[in-house]
Amino acid sequence: MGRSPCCDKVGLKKGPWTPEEDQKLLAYIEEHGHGSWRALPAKAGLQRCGKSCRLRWTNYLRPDIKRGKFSLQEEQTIIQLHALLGNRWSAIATHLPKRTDNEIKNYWNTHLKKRLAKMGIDPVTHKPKNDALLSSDGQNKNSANLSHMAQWESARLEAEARLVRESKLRSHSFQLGLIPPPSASSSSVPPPASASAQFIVNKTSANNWTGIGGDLESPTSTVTFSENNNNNNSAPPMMMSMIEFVGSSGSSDHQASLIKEEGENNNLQKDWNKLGLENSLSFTSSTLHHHDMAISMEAAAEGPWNPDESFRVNNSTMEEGFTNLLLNDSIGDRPSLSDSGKDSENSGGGDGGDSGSDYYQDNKNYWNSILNLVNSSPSTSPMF
DNA sequence: AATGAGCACAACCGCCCTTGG
DNA sequence: TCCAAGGGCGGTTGTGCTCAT
Repeated sequence: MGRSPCCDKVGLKKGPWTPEEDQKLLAYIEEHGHGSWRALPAKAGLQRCGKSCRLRWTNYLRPDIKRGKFSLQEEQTIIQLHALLGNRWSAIATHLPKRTDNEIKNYWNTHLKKRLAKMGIDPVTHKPKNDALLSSDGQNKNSANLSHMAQWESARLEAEARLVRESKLRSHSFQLGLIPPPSASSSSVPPPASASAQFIVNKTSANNWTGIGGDLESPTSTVTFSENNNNNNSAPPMMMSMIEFVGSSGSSDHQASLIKEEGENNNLQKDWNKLGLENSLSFTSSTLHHHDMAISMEAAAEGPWNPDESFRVNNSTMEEGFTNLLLNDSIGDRPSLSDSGKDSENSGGGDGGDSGSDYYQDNKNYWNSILNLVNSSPSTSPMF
């Protein structure tokens, strides 16, 4: 479309940043904030284009960036979120505190993608590569359900990512003294986060939010423990790690009021409106219904989904599924190639007698673990 | 020791979306 | 409503390092 370049490239330096340049950029931003990126290089005395400065800052110099090896938990998160979101690195990054989208993308491309491929799992679809052979009507139906789930979660994550961005902006404005800090009375208002809309926010969690300027990590997707679960009343928190969703599909009023109650965050509602979720309740409802189906795997026996009933996901499935095969592979240095065949078989690629149901089961576990992850993810917002 | 392949990661490029005039 | 600027995002490239030969 012939957009003019973000800056005049003549005379501007490219390539690796020197420590001196880093220092200049850091010092300038610490003192003035970044303001307009385009104007920044001149003000900071850098022979760089504004975009380059922005990238250097966001991907490397920002103080809240964690560098170094990815933990197993982080690997798991990336794999699972990638299965759900695809190459939407920024959305994935919102669930990995202190990691940048660029870092995650690089790590995926250089490590995880290869590992998946090595194990005979298509890194794009996250299914065994011989999956095509397994297709049957039932499985296609299930795939459709999973696709709906993914769409819904994807939309939710988009909203969440946007809110994270907003909170970043707000935080930054505060740090520059542009907006007053939250008052003591309002500090119990949680940061804008989809958790407010999607989950019953644990009041304690909400109140524990330290606010901008305190602990910069803000919980967004807050897990609450089911109090009326008959079987788990006496279970310790870890054992009763059930994620409780709000049955928001019953009415838009329900959702709207929930948003008001939990955070009075009109922006959040706007986001949902923008995403067309509030006004497409049939979509939401049916998708949640599928969601529930996929989790309970009672695909054929469902009645009308009860909007009053929160549905719950058991976290134990986190231990299962393809992802853990991958992770185990990485932990134990198991011979992945030879095992991959086995794993693939066990995961549904095999030609055993009930491979179809195995596949079904593993698929269920896999997606359940993904959904668990997404819904229970701390999703801290890297402020700034 | 030299060298080439493979790997890891920082940085760049170009497209797209948002925003404000 | 249109348009341009700013910024975000995902894909790709460049560069330096490690290791095997």
